[in-house]
Amino acid sequence: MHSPELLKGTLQTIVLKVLKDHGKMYGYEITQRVKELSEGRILLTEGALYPTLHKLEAEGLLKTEIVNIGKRIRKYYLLTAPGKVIAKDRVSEFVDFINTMTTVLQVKIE
Amino acid sequence: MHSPELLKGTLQTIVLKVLKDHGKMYGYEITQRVKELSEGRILLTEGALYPTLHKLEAEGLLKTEIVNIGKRIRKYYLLTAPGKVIAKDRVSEFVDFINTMTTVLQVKIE
DNA sequence: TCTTATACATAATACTCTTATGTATTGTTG
DNA sequence: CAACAATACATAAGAGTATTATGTATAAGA
Repeated sequence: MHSPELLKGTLQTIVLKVLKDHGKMYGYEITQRVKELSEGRILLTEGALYPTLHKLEAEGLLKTEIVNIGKRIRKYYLLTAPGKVIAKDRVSEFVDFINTMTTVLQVKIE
Repeated sequence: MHSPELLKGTLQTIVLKVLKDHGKMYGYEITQRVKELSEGRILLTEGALYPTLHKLEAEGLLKTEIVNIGKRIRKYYLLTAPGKVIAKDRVSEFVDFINTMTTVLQVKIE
């Protein structure tokens, strides 16, 4: 796991992009997918994830579908049309940021 | 300028690396150098920079040399021996973070 | 049966940065 | 030469984002 400070500001981007690539997902599933994709390096905490999902939903970037699995509730999140646009923008913005940072830090990626 | 949230957690890394590459520098000079290197995309604010410099100094990663330029004070910052080690570590950590993020976000840099 | 994993959620706290403010000197331009 | 911009330091209030702690509850495995 990296210094968790670096993750700040990237959580929304991660959530939006993972939903874009994997479609309908629920909170816990997102934490597991990100853990898997990052080979255990990014562990999303629930205290950060759920408020972020609620915020993105309130902004109209995500919508939800509630499903009952036995007696347990499962809340699926999907990108809305504006959400898809923003997802793309956020990823572009992140790539730009990385390009700027690699110049400033004089490092080469890959 | 990017979304400033992305910058969070990277300020110490930027300061340490710029000092490593350019040697003795004073606060205002650091803001200008970073602005130049990033082609105006990263604008360090004084409210963030000075507390960071003071903190790094308190941690023993930086030391200072005060010079009088006419009637104006100029405070130069330099890396200490531990500071050089940490500078390297922070940059490595950042590169690792980028590699992880590019995998999670499925993007290619450059 | 006990522990772990699944699955949601909120609250207190910590950390980092922005914005606003303050002080003062030096250089530039109309 | 007066006014403004740039240089140069610094702190404080506030905002934003995440961590840690806590709470509730079901399902699966040893």
